[in-house]
Amino acid sequence: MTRALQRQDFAGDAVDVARSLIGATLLVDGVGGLIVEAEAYDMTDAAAHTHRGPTERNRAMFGPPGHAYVYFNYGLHWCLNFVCRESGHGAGVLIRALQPTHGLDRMRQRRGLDDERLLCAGPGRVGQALGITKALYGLPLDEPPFVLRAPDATGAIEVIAGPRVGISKAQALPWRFGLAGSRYVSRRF
DNA sequence: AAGTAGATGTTCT
DNA sequence: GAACATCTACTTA
Repeated sequence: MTRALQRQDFAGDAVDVARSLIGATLLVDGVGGLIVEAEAYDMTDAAAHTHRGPTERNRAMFGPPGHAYVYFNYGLHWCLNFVCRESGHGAGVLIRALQPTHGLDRMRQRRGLDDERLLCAGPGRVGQALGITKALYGLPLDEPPFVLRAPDATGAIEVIAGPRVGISKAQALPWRFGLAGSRYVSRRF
C-alpha cells in the first residue's frame, strides 16, 4: 500500500507537481487508475486559464492547493485539474491520461467503448470515464470521492517531457509529462 | 496513417 | 462574435 497524498503535496510549483504525479493513483468513487500524462499551467504562462487573473470560472485555481479545478471544454468535455502552490498563484495540473486499473466496467459503460486503451487517453476521456462534473469543483483531493496515492516506489518511474497539447500560446514550454513507454497516453511524445 | 470537419456551449473581448 | 487546455467520424491514401 502506498502513501496517500496530502494537500501539502500540491503546494509546490505546478511543473514539479505535474512531474511527480506521473505514476500516482487517482480514483473518483473507486474508478480510475495510474496517472500517465499530465500538464502544468501557471499564471505566468499565456496558455493558462489564470493568465489574466481571477475570474468566476478559474476561482478555484486561486484557492488553496490540493483541490480540484474542473472546467467544461469545447461545449462537450469535462476536464480535471489539481490546484498547486499556495493560494493566489493560479497554478495547476491538468490530468490528461490514466492507465485504467479500477472500475473498468464502469468506465466502459460511461464511455460506450470497449477498448481499454481509449478509456482514459485524453483529458475529455478521463472526465467522461471518471464521471467528472461541476459537482466536484473546488473539492479537496484528500477526501472522498477522491483517492490519491503516491507512485509505487518499488519500480523506478521514467518520466518524459514535451510540449503541451491543444494550445495556441506558449507552445514551446515543455510542460507536458508522461510515463515513458506507456500505451495509455493521449498521443506519443 | 494522416488529415479534415462538425459537434456543442461557456467564457471573454 | 471569436476562441476554446477536445473527441469522433469520416475521408483520402
